[in-house]
Amino acid sequence: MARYNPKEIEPKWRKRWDDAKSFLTAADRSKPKYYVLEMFPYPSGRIHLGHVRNYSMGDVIARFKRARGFNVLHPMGWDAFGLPAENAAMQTGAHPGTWTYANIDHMRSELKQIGLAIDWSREFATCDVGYYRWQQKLFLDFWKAGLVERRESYVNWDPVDMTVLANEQVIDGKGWRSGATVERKKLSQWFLKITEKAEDLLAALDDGRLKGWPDNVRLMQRNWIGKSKGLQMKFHFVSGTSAPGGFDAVEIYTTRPDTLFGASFVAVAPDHPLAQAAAASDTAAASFIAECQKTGTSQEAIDKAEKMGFRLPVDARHPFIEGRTLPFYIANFILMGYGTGAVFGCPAHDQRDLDFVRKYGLEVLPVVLPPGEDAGTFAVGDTAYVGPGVIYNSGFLNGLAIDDAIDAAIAKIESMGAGKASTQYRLRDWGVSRQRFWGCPIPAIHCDRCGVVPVPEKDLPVKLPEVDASVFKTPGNPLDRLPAWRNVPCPNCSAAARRETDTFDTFIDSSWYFARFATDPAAWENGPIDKADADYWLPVDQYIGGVEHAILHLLYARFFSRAMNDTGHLSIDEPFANLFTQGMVTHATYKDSQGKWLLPEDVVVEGGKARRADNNEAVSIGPIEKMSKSKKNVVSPKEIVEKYGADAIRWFILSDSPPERDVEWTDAGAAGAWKLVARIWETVEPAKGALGAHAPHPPATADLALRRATHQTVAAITDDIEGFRFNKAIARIYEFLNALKKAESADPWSRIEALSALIRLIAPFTPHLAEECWETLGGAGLVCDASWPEADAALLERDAVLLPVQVNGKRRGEISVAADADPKAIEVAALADESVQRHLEGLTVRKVVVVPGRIVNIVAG
RNA sequence: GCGGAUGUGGCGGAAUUGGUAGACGCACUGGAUUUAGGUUCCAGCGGGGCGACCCGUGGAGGUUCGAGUCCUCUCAUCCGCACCA
Repeated sequence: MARYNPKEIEPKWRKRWDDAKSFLTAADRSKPKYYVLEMFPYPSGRIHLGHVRNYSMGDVIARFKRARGFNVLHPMGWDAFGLPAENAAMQTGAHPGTWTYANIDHMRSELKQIGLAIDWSREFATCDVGYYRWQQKLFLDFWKAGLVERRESYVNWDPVDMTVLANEQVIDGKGWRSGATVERKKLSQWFLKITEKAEDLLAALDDGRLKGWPDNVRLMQRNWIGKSKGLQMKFHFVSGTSAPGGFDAVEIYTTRPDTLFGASFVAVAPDHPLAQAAAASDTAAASFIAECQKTGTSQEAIDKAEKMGFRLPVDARHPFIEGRTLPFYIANFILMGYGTGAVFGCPAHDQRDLDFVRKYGLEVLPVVLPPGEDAGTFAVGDTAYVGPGVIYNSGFLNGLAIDDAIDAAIAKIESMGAGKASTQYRLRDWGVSRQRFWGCPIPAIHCDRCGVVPVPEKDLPVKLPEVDASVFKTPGNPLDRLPAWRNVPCPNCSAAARRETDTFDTFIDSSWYFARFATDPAAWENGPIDKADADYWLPVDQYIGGVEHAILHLLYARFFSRAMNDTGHLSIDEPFANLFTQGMVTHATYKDSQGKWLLPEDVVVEGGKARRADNNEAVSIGPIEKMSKSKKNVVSPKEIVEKYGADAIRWFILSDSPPERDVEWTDAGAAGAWKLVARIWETVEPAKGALGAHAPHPPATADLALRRATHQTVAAITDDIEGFRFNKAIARIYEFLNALKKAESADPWSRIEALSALIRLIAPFTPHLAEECWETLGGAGLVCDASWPEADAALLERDAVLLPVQVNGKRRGEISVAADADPKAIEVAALADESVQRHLEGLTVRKVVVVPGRIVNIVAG
């Protein structure tokens, strides 16, 4: 028998698929459609195993759905704008575009080696002018529809490099290149008004529109949107004290008006107009605010910063308690972007307020009494009490539960005319301006006379200029320094004007690519999306990607769909009907005696010990972590394909862990997958040509046990693939192979039926092997065009079952009964079992629980 | 800080969703075959005990005839946080 050689066989089948145009999307709209999409990759340079896992899963689904008679769309493209290309330009002097397209070419060839059933005719990169020109058009349409706004917002500013930094470029509050302390700086920027869609984005999470999404992702989105009902109200300042800027009151927002009687202070954000007014006349206040600006712009940095406040010489009047006054602060943990940028602090029931108050020595008055606590002795230490309870120390609110007290407090404030109920969202508008070169230019022009003017549609696209790579040596955005590109006449008045030099956040690029894929490439010149095509293909039936995108990318894409619907480009609101979030690929880490990270390929592991491959020096094995360049625990898919073949890598990456969980890559596992490939080949090969002469109906001598195994396997694997349980589907293939081995003496008809099913069952996982087996067995055409095997329901039923029998919950025996035996008969059989009787000696049977088809439990004492 | 997840043999995991814990694979042990093998095949493989049996799903309680699965508390690890993609 010829040894199975993937090096020759795999490229042969990939060429056959290409020649037969097997995976071009069919124009045939009579079949039900199925759109399967994996999150497209960033062209970083090489395919990694995370990609292989992601695209293998999508490919299993795509091939499975094809076999089940669907018209499948399974495209691929490149999320190609972004910071790494500019970093590469700075380091190597190559133009970001040169670097990006070279990476794409390399990665495309690597991806093709995996044998994916992808329609490559629809491939594009987001940095193609042919793509981003239509993104500019979409933006102009959104602008017309009132979904675009310009306003001021903060960026991370490196004062030495004089450049804006991404959060990723801020390390421990310092710029990654200069090492200078990063500051917050206000810039005028472009925003998309995602908050206008907050209510619908939230509602769709629960009204069944996203029932195909995992619960945890829906929950994360719900928390991110963060709808809260509360009270917006004014705290008036004590007359006689002079508030900065002549303010006589400050408007605060709270979700806990039930704790108003426990208020200890009132505070505003450093960017609040009142704080700004104070800074204008008070240098100490100004320097405090400047100090606050040194915190980074990330949420984590702001939350973790030490609570600090600046006392202004003003007091606020308590709304309910005559004569009580509250000190007034500027505080660094109040966010201008949420609510009104001002709060009252109730330290007993809010941890941030408590931390603040402990620092400045203010009063802590509990007003919510936890169940079981005594009003006279309950006190709050270093942990605020945020649980349920009864309101006390609170005048007219005393005795109410929290929810009732919230309603009562709001009603009272409203009747006093001091405020009103108000709903707030944590979600902020989407800032889309980036001060970078390698992104989609924002189609706007700044004119001194006309203000900000949209680029007329006839002048699209606004192309990125051709530049010499040397411009990237200077920090900052090169677009600012290219007068020939930047200086243009105003489209309105023809006066000298300037192009917008900010480019779009790359999240915009990935917010509509799924709709572009749905458009036939023949229509790509006509507009961003062909409506008829989109109406047929969208929504995406199955979207697959990493859970790290659970919030931002998915939320932005959901917003974009709504905006495209508003502007007539799409008919849908929700782009992704079903979502699957896959786990990461991990690997052990290795360090040499000097503490340097080592690549797995440079390490030999034997008997749990590791040594260097070159000089046998001992190597320490570190924890298993997500594959990353910094820890060098990366394995190149290319080398594994060369060693074991694409089918083996696909098989192993899907076999070892549930798809939503992390999977650890091990060479032993890959080698095991390779053995499986060879084993299937050796199982099928002896039956060469047999399928051609296979009779349509089973003979009288057919082996019932083997036929049952075949049909049960078909039913189970079909179910497992539908439910994304690829690891279980693969385990069942192994079980089936074991059953086939045991049934070596079964009649030829039943064996050929089994082999024919086996080949079609493995085809989504190991497509090259399946084709080779299919051809050898004498199957008609390509197996990628063959239909999925059907399970015969009559062969799925069992006639007798083994039932475990428990005495007092412990397994003591086993009985064999007919599958349809009645509970009485089962009870009699169970009590008659010899081992059961031994354990019942000296006991009285009190109760017998019979679960038909499951178990019998005898309760005795 | 806020939000989300995960803990079962030496390892990855399975358990018909409250019903025989450890399917299947990897690793390991013993045996057989082979010119050699990092080949293939057979057997074994949670811990303890000669054995009948006993213990066992991160930890502590609870509900139930019955708990890996449900409830309460707790510990550990991982991921995301709006300018990384």
